Amino acid sequence: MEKRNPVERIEYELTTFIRRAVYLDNSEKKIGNLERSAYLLLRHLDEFGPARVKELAESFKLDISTVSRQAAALEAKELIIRFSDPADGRVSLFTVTKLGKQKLKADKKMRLKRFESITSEWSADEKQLFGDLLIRMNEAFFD
Amino acid sequence: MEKRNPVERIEYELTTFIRRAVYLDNSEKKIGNLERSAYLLLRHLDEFGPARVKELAESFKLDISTVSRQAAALEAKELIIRFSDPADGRVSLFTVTKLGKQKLKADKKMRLKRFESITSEWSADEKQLFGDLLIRMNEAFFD
DNA sequence: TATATATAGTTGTATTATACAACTATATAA
DNA sequence: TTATATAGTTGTATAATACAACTATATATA
Repeated sequence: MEKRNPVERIEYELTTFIRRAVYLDNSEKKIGNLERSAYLLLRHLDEFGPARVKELAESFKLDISTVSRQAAALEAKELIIRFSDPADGRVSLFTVTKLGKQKLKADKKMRLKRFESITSEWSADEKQLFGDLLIRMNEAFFD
Repeated sequence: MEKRNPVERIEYELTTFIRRAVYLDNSEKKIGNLERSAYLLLRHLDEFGPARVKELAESFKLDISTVSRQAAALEAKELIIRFSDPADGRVSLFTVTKLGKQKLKADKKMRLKRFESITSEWSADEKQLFGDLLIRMNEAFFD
């Protein structure tokens, strides 16, 4: 690995990261109690406010049928609630319930704790720069 | 997003990255021609030399039955070949074929090109540091 | 040496996440 | 008023995966 050029290393490490992160999300060692899909969905609603299925699907790059089922599952667990868009009868809007907020908060806390521990030896500058670069990478990667 | 602390941003961006990278890998816009699993398997054999199913499974954090099928599929496509371990008749070892090396090389090239383009505006230092931090993160994340 | 146990890998089966297609309900355009 | 477009749901197929049962081989033990 030492001989790689920087971009090769980035590619290598990110590919490895994805494989293992997906594993971790499905293993008993996963962070928190929510499925990754549930976590992302709740987080989106919590951050951006009520959203419809289509909007969520676009954000996650999933088919709306998939998100429709994910949302239905969260609704059944009473983590989100559905209400009709007064301006358009076809649209279902979802919002996070009190319970959903609790669960999200708890999971986020655990995830942050893990990331705090991972980066505990990093300098403030390193953390800052890493975050910046991730944002840039995400923007450039998906357009 | 601007209000987040650095670690929160790292958690946020990495979570987002995984979701979208998984999508990209399955979409028609994916990089290269190999499945992600095939790419990783070929890459491992190419880097570390002949390996058995168990070793690959441990490296990828997959069940050996899963890797056994992945390897069988690559064998059928003649990208890898199987040979018996002379020292242990139970063990199948795999190695990359000439064709496999070609395909791997072609895919790696495309992936690197993409990552080159993503990081084209980054300074050499930034690339270097990003790679270093990813390595550190991967090590700390999965032990 | 003969038998019991452990290991490597394969194959059968169930589950889950996903996409696509068919469908329903509603909205908009002609 | 009818045709078309859109939002979402539900049916169905596929693919990736884990776990369990099994086969073949190796190692340990009586």
